[in-house]
Amino acid sequence: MTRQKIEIKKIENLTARQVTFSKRRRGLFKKALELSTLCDAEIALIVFSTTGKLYDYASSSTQQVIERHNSHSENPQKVTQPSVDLLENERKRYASLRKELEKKTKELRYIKGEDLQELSLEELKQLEKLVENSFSRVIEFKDQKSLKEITFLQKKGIKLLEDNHRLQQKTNVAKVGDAFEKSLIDSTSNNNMFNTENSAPQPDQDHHHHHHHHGSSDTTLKLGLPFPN
Amino acid sequence: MTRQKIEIKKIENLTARQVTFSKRRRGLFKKALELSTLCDAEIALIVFSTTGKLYDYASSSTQQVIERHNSHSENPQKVTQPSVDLLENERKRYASLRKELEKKTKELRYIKGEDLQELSLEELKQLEKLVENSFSRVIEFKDQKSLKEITFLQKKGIKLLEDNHRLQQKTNVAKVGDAFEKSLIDSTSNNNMFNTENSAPQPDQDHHHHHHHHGSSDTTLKLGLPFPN
DNA sequence: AGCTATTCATAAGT
DNA sequence: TACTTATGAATAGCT
Repeated sequence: MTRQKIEIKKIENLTARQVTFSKRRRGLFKKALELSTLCDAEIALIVFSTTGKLYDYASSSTQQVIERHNSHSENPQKVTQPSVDLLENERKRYASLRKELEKKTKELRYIKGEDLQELSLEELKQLEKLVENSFSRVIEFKDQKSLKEITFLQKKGIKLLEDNHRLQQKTNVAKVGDAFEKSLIDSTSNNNMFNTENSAPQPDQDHHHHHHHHGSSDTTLKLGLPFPN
Repeated sequence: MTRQKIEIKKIENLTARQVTFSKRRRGLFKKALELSTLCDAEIALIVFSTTGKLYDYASSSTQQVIERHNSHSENPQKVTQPSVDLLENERKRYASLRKELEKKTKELRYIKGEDLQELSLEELKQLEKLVENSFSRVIEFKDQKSLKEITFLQKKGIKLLEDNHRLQQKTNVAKVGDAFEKSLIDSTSNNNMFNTENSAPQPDQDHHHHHHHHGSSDTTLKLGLPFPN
């Protein structure tokens, strides 16, 4: 049942969020009532759900508490009035955007293998295909890129080698050059001595030797730069 | 210590009341914060102590929530005009949401194996791990679910078989019963003749039936769309 | 909507 | 006012 203390951050699962909202809202209002009763305090509590529904409580009247609040903190009632329509419009734009965002968030969760209990078997199969497809694309692309970079480094190595040769002949410093040449020929790939800037990623030596067991907790959830959470 | 559940009525002892006020006020504000965070709700909480001191909390700004409250509950006489600040605020919220949406969209594209040329080799490797992990999770979950449904159908089949036996003995109609039993034994899975109620999940082989799920209703309905690939 | 195992809040005491 | 602790209350995860 209550197996774990939950982290206080937005609940992504819609139904879970609605359930929690309902439960905790009741709890909160109860606590507010108790405080005002026990300690004779004047309290107003206003809650809007994500769906825009209003819940409020006030020990006296909400309006009264609000007025008291306004006069307490000097609050010059703004008389400037951008039309209500304008504001409404802004809110609608916001709402629709949020809907879109929630859809994407949900999709992202599914595709990362979360909230799967919400899906039917048929949907799971679709999802499997999708993810499998992604997986092969990523692997293929990565391998291509690996190859490209290796080739690039090799060419660069050869060029440096030639330059070095020319330099040797000019300056007539043969010994050092020979040593350098030898090291390049012996190992072309795991030698990063020409990788002066670390802007060039390392070639991948062991393509498929780092497979994970599934269920391993979410080290994978946080991708570094490209996906800043 | 907490030996008795206290009665909810005004605490007459002044110091006890003050102590309780202090403790419970903190608790109440904490709960309000948690609710707004967990459930993405907009909350304003205003508390005046008996001594007249003001404490307030609001997930956005108190004024904003109050204005929203005023416009929600028809209160035309007292309607505070939507302030310029409010509109400004709304626009900022929109902008930040949009930013978030763009980020998620990008992440989704990467994870689906699109726009990969934008990523470095290192990032591609991270992505590969992530997707691989997702893949295993989806597969594992799907297989679990498959197994569950199969087991469920088998049990149901057995139960019906037993019922049928009893029925046979009562009605003494042996021939039809035998035939039925035989068909059940021969094929337990692709036979849906005992699926009298459509409350039973279908086995895998049945590709084009419409499924049903327990908790979440409509997220799954449009799943075809989010994974259009 | 219920039901518990847990976590959390807090009354009373120091 | 702050800390402690035993106890009651709230609630997360399941059905």
